[in-house]
Amino acid sequence: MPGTARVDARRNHDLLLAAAREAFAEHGTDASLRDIARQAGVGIGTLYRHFPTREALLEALLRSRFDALRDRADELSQAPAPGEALLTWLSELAAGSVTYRGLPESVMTALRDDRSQLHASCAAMRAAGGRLLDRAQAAGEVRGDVTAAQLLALAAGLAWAGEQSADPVAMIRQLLSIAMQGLATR
Amino acid sequence: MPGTARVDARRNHDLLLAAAREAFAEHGTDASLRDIARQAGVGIGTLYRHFPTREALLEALLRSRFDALRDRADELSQAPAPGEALLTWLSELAAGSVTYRGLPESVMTALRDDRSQLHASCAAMRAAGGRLLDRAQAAGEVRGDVTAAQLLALAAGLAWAGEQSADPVAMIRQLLSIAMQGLATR
DNA sequence: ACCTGAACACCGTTCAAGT
DNA sequence: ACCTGAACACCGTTCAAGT
Repeated sequence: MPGTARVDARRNHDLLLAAAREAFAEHGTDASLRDIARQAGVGIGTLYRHFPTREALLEALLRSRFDALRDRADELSQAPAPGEALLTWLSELAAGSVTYRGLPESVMTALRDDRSQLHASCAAMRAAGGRLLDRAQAAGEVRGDVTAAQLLALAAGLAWAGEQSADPVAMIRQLLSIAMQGLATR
Repeated sequence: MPGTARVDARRNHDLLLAAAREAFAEHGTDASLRDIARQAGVGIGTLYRHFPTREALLEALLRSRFDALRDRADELSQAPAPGEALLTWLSELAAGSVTYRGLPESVMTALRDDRSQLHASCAAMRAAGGRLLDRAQAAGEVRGDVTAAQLLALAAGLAWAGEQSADPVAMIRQLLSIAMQGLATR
């Protein structure tokens, strides 16, 4: 809503987003909302007025990235090798999950709850991943008994395991390698 | 410490364990400690006197199960088919993770922090799993580039993904099937 | 229309006072 | 030796009062 509201409201909105980005990066997606309001120099009530839930805050920060991942999946559906395209997409999905600790859990929760402000963009992302999966299955490169929901759960699980590890990037890379071999048709 | 302390202390110890078991089962491993003390009919200070940390409480509830999983791994190292033995063990490991929501995270945290009261039994379990893994790798049935730490992270990640899902048992079964194929030598 | 912060109902954790 | 609960420093969330 740029330009539509009072200038002070718009300013607070932006200050809150900047503070939230920093807090989520430092403390994960369950960072203190009070802290975020404090960092933004704004009353706690103002935070709730702009962002009624934690998910609304996450949505504002992440919607563009999730949308980009959806577009990326659609773009990769044109790629020559469907199996490799799926691997590429999964890698990008898992890589993005490391920005905020707890993000895989937020995504899985949002997918389960269609009232979550994060639901729409996550579901659109899952659907796009599903089309990529369908194509790889149709080409006979990926096991036929895997659903889009399972694919997302798998990616989230590996990303979560990365979070728990000393070297998240290395762990995710290795687990992804195992998962991809597991998804392939024998 | 049965028989060693005052009878009232021993009684409180047992009441606390029973309350904790129920609370963890209902609300996950991050259930309210105050609630547990309340349910046990005991002051919050008494809970802290018997169990100085949440991990101490988990350890008391889970040590025997983790020890059993360690023994099970050693037993399975005698099985004829090393690859299948590993699959069996991983299944049992993952199945046990569903008792308390949050348990995979508690295990991964305990493995990372050697001051955790849960560390010893988890590390012993991981080591036993590692021996099972070594044998499967030596038999040429499992990829050589996988470590025991990665194996545990993988199992925990799949169990976590199960927790996030509508039907945890079905999800874990499917993800485990993918993971096992991914671990196999081509 | 928007902002503020006190208020409420919770936490985890410690520790002085009791038996 | 053990138990208790008030006390402290935090939460998330709501809402009456202000501008």
